[in-house]
Amino acid sequence: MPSNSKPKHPRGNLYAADCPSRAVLDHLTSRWGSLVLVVLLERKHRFSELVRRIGGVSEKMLAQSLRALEGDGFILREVFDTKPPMVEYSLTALGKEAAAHVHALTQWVERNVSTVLQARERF
Amino acid sequence: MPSNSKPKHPRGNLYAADCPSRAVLDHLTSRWGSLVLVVLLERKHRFSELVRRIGGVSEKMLAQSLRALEGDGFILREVFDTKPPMVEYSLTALGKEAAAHVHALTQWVERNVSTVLQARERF
DNA sequence: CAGTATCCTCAATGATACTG
DNA sequence: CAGTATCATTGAGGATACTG
Repeated sequence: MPSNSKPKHPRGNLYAADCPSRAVLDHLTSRWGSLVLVVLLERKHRFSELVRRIGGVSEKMLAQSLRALEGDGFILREVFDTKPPMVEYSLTALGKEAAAHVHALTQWVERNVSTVLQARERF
Repeated sequence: MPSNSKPKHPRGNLYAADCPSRAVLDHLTSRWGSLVLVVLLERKHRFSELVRRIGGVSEKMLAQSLRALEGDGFILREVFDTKPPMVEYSLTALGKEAAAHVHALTQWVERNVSTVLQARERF
């Protein structure tokens, strides 16, 4: 029986303008989203911890990035009914996989930034 | 002699708001830049080939993305004085390293997009 | 072919103030 | 603490026309 049936888990195609994989990649590589993923790869963090660790991020943008990543199933949001209130953000299994790739890229950038700056001077 | 000298190639710090590594990461993960890198990992391409392969990109944004990546030393731009004119874009050694990480991420996204879409429905 | 120049629009981002 | 609401800004991005 040759496979003329459709695959159960169709692969995305980032070259297609209308493929939803575009939005997923955008969330993972967004300005603040990528940094959030890398920080959470280390350990779970509270909202205010994330604000302090990620230099320059506003609460608004952080909350927005967190919700996008939570919606995609990359991040777990746990609310504790204490006072003052506490919310902890951590990576799901899916999020850890994605974050590992993002982390590899961010590490590479941090190691090679001076090489890039030298290239810019010659440009 | 303990190292009280400064490192020759200081490491970037993406958590610092003013670190230039932020801009480098932005170029590599930008909407069109990331797709350009992955396409060029396959082989060198002409400008019009890139336009056709990357669905939805405008000439303006493609040119802008290419210049940013060229400026960072990731892409080599070769102009051939023929008629009609021909310009070929390829990855530098540095660009191949960066693109490999981006490619790993894009591949992961394409393979897992359906899982993400299911997570979104539950959200 | 491989772009650049110009105009235009809107969504992303930031600043500030406020709330449960 | 962990956000939301509102307003203001601006830069990304698209459409169109034009050029070497």
